[in-house]
Amino acid sequence: MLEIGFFRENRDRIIAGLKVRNFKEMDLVDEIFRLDEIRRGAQTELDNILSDRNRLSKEIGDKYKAEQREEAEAMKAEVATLKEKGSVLEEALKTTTSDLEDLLYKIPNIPNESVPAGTSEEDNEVFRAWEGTLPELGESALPHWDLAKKYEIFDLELGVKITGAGFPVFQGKGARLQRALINFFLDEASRAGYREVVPPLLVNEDTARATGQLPDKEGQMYYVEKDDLYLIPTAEVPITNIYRDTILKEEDFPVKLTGYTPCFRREAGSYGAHVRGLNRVHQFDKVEIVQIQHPDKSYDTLHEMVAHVSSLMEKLELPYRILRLCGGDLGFTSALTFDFEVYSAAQQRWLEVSSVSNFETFQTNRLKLRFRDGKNTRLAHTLNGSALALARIIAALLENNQTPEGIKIPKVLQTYTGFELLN
RNA sequence: GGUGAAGUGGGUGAGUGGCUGAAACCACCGGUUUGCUAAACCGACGUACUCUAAUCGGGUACCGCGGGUUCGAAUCCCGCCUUCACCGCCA
Repeated sequence: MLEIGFFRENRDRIIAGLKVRNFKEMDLVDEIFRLDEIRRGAQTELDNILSDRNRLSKEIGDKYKAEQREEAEAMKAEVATLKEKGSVLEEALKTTTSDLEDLLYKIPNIPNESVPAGTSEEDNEVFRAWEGTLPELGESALPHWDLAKKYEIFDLELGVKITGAGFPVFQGKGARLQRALINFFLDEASRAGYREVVPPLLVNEDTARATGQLPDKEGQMYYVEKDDLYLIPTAEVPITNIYRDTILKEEDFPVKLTGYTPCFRREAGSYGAHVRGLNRVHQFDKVEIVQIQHPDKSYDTLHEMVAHVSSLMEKLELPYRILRLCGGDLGFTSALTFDFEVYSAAQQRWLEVSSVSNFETFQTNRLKLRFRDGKNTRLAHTLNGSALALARIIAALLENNQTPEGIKIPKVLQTYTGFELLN
């Protein structure tokens, strides 16, 4: 959620930014200005009434002490009138405030200047292309779902039996590969200075709201009605919320956190050939990196995080490219996002495996995550990125590294897997 | 799940109807003293909204959360949440 103060001072920038996003409901912006004005008027008026009431109450106390009962009684009537007026105003103020907030919730983050305009993923900019040649496997190459059957790596039908579609069961060396990747990613993050956390996998409504999953991504999350809790779609949610309602000191920056969690996504309505195998599943594992940073440094940090994810791809010896998302494809809460795509050689497709974003103050406004800047408090910036998401990385590893003898395991993973060939 | 106790500022903790946005102590910050450190002393020390040209100054709200009583609530009443202790169940 953008700050209302930001609206007051940056009207033109907001309108320009929303155009880059191809945002349709521009009239909401004017409505926000209108309600803001009404709200402030009501606030001032109410404060004045309350001030009068407080003053009178004090005087009534004094009158009683001075044994001037009658005068005190007369003043009580005055207070009663004020109270009546006050409660009407208070009601109006509450309504206006929540209407205003509802509107603010509907406005996405303003894109960074470097974000290209565009309406869909077609318009994303290739920020860094793959410089080598893409692997060509020839006719006999198998997509990862066939390789999975051949080597008993994971089983989707078994997942259907236990749960339903989109819940793969990893087995044997496949399970081991999964664990190897998680450990490798966590170790790399630790080496890069991230503090490891193991967060809860279910979160409450306040938490989901603060990082922006609610209200706009309601349908994306699994919801446990009995306890009013949501299964996390990403570790970003619980990890960033560790710092909800916090005031940091400048020397606390940067806060660097990492965590491994399973992620649960309903992915309602997305079925078809392009979601076969591990391309899109309801439960997958991911190591997330999160940073909380000073506003002046957050874009340097974003590039540092992009470099970290790049190094992971390189160590895994996977062909990848980096996209700068266009306005139309940018997530609701993000100001700038770089997507990482791995080339999956048998499918001959690019698969998204990481998304690295700067949210600027969009999350911290809801999180009330601030830092001390001289006498004032200011909102910090939050950033996060997948480092990395597992299911699709496994898909790419299987496809790209297939040989007649089995799947070659990248060198860097071998100490984690304990084997060099998955067969 | 049951029973009991408790939730006050960064921390400890006082405060049972007005003089309490909140004592005192500790921590933090600024200063005096000092060869340096320490000690001692002095001062400042919550957040949000709002008025204002203003990070000067004023107003309002906040003592777990939400309601209520009252001219007036941290203080009284009701509901909820959380924590702790004991019991039950359990990886």
